[in-house]
Amino acid sequence: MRMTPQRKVIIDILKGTKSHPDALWIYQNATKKIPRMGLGTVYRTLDQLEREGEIKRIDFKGIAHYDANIHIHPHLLCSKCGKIVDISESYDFDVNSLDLKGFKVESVNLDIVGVCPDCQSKKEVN
Amino acid sequence: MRMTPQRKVIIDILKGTKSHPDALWIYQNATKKIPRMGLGTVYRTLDQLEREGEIKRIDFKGIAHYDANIHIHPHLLCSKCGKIVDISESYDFDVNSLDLKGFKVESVNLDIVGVCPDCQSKKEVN
DNA sequence: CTACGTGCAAACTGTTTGCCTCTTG
DNA sequence: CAAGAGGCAAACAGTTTGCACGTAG
Repeated sequence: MRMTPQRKVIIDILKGTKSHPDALWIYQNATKKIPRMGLGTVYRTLDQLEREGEIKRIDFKGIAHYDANIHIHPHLLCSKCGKIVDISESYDFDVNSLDLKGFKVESVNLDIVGVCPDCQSKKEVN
Repeated sequence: MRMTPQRKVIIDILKGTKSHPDALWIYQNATKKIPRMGLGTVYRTLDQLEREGEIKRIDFKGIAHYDANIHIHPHLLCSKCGKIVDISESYDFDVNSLDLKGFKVESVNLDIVGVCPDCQSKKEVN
């Protein structure tokens, strides 16, 4: 696939953030650089990047989030606000010690779901 | 919440399968027992059960799947067909050895994404 | 000229919601 | 008769897609 300005902007945005943005957020930021860019382009590009293994997709609460950091690391997911935070330490877990039932492994995700500090303080809200 | 027939059927279906069904599949099976049951009821009930901690929700490829087995175990997810398979062995991973950044942990998911044997054989399809 | 990426808007799919009815205590 | 659970259909949100256009090789 060609490296178009749109594609470059999307990659730059993803590499430049530690939040794990969804398509809408990426779109809103991308249009600051390329105002006429379409949301469909964002989805198409993210899809391609994921299939090429350039980025990782994280499904949470029905929304797809994307992470340019494909090196294995756990995520903290807030069940209240949907926020996703990295745990930078990698973990060594030998997947091959498990019975993989013939699956050809592509990636391993360790997701820790809980309530983030922010949502813990604003109790009873939400 | 009251134990209504609808709720019972949904719980029974979930406890009686090892597939990790989505709402539609549950709905289709539930209506075999209660023909006039509505899809909204399925969603509402699954939502409540999840919030009560009775079942676990697995988001994959934009679809919510549910698992009545809430005891910690890894999942194999097929990136081609979306199938979810249990790995029955539990894993002991001490989450507290990680920097949890103030999150109050609710659950830990180890998801192994890959290609299942079925999809490996029918290559180039999909 | 050809191939392909894009903008745009319409279509789709999974999920949620409002409202009224029915049931239960 | 009050409170809550369900049926139904409309509404929603996120995502995908078809098509016409533009641009690079």
